[in-house]
Amino acid sequence: MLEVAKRANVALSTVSYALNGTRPVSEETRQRIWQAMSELGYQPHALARGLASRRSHIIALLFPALPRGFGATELEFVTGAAEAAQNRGYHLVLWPTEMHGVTELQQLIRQSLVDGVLVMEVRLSDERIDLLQQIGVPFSMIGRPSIATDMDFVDIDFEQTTRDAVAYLVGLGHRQIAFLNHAEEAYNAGYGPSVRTAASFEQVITAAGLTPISRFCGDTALAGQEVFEELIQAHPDVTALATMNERATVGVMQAAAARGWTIPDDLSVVSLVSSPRVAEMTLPPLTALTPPSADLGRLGVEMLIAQLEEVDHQLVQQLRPCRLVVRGSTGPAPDPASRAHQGSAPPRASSD
Amino acid sequence: MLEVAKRANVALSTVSYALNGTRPVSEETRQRIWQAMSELGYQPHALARGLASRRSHIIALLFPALPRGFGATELEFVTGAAEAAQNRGYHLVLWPTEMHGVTELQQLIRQSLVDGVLVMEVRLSDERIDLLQQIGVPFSMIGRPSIATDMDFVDIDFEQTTRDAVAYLVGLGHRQIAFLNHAEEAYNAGYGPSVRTAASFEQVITAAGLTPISRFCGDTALAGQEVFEELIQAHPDVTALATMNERATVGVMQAAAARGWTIPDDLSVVSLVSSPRVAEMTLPPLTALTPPSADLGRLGVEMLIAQLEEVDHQLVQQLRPCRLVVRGSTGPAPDPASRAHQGSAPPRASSD
DNA sequence: CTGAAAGCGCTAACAC
DNA sequence: GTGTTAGCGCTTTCAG
Repeated sequence: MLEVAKRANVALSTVSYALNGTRPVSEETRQRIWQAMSELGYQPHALARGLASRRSHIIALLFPALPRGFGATELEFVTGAAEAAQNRGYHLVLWPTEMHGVTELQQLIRQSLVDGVLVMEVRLSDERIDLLQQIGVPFSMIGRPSIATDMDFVDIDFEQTTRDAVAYLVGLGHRQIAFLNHAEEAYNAGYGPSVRTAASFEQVITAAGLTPISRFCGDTALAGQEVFEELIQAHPDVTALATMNERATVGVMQAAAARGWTIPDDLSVVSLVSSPRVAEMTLPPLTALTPPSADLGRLGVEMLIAQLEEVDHQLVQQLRPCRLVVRGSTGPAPDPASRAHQGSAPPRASSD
Repeated sequence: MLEVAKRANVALSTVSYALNGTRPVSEETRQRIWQAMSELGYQPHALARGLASRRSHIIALLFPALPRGFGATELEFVTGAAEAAQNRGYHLVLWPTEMHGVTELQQLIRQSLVDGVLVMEVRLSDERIDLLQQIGVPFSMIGRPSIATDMDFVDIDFEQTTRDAVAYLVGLGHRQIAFLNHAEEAYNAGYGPSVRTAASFEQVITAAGLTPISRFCGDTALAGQEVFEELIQAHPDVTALATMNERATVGVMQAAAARGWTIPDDLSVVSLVSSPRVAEMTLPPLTALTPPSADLGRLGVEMLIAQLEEVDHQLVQQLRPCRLVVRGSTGPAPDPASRAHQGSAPPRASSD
């Protein structure tokens, strides 16, 4: 840095000021400094800068090791966040932590490596959030706890998403619509998407004058098959399914095929909060409500940086809708009575 | 840190030595220091430590924004790497860079934030690798360029994987086996998996006394349909397909169904380098060669850290095999003559 | 607007 | 084994 200063005929401190705009520097001087910098291939030393300024320009992305594992949606949060950080001149570190490993998180924070934390997969009641608040580390969230006053977050608008899905199915003439959730454990653990969607479904369906039918289901094809069979036995007149469980959805499709049912002729399926990547893998491809995942990641980072940099930062709380993408898994409601029964009718070719 | 030293009745430096084991410290002293540290909730300041020691304990994961986008496999590299780094006391930063944005990479490196770099999605000829070598930054790779002498890497053993897939299909009686690659652009860009698998396929099939049939195909279902139709017209006796293109594979399955073919009765499909997550989404689920993705990520990080920490580090070059997981998409070779022709036969229910 | 100098919190000589 | 101290490369007062 001294070299740069010499070459530009200015004081060391002037280079510093020019670099981080802490104090006005004449345009001409700035030019000379810039020039000297690029001639020398100079880049400020990130650690030294961070140590002296007490701002590392590093933020952490906190993601728990999920029992369900990560899907395409979560991946896009990460890439979106990484790109946003990059664009804003920040580095993004990945902190994979146990959901309940709060001491671990505390230790990481105490290292003062990061200026702030972006939390993913937030539970309705989340120890990590409590800790962050208590320590006073700047943070923002993708998702939100049940009480989120005075916290920055972006989240999917599950209510709107559910409403859109149901409205779409009702528009196709469906009246008996069932909801297939994640496993009950996830729900009980306060997994936001699961809880919020379930509640919205109940409410939206009731408001439409229909009867809500819901099932929990493990995140496997096998569980999907079993739950679907049980569901159809209990409610034979169901003609449409809204699912929030992609892996189980595959099982549903298998079970439907095994009964000789064709999707979408005999059963419509709409997948909530599904990325195209997944929705396009099935046969027929799934009509889905696609979350703006990369946007959420990007927004999460931008909220956090705003909080770090803006003097008086306003609270940012955003709910983003999913986009309905109609593919081959939905169609007009069939007459349930005319529908083939298990093994009794030959399957028809998919109309996809 | 001074506080810790006082509380443990030792000198400041002793605490430092105890902390990073640079010099022997008596067991008893170490205990006292540890105690004082936890009583005070002390954690060494990462930036200061890095500045003084010239080792940040931060490594970067370099991943390009892919045209194909990221899949489950790539995601697992990332989580595997993040966990490994965490376990070894390192932080992992994400550097999403343009494939050819070498200056960008250079600037990032000049910041001296990271001790080393882990490169993903390495091309056969890769500017990033050239740069890293030239600058002299420690690095390791998941994947490898065509010339990789004296560079650390882990990669999938594509040759073995192809051999296993072909051997499995031949064992089922298939003799006309086609290979469905990624798009020709990816191949021409030197995308390792695409090039290596294609070469291996040719070689393995020829060695088995069979005739290689290969097709490039865009990464979409539609492209899959089209290429499959063309393929079957040109080679009506093909009974098995080895695919390296999951999205196109879905198109193949659609096209097969549209012709009235059943998988696996009329056509076997084996998906190369596919994660279970994806393979289980289709109907029937795909028999696949599953890469040890998380292991690769982990290994990549461990190789890099070994390089950073070991005094005389030995070159590590590992090829890891994929694991064959048989699912519903493969079966004994049919008699092609008996196979239904387009639209002429009723579909049978999947035997899955 | 500029220049000198005191740290940021730690590591790693060096002398004991 | 322990204690003293000079930096690591930058930011940011402070006096000009």
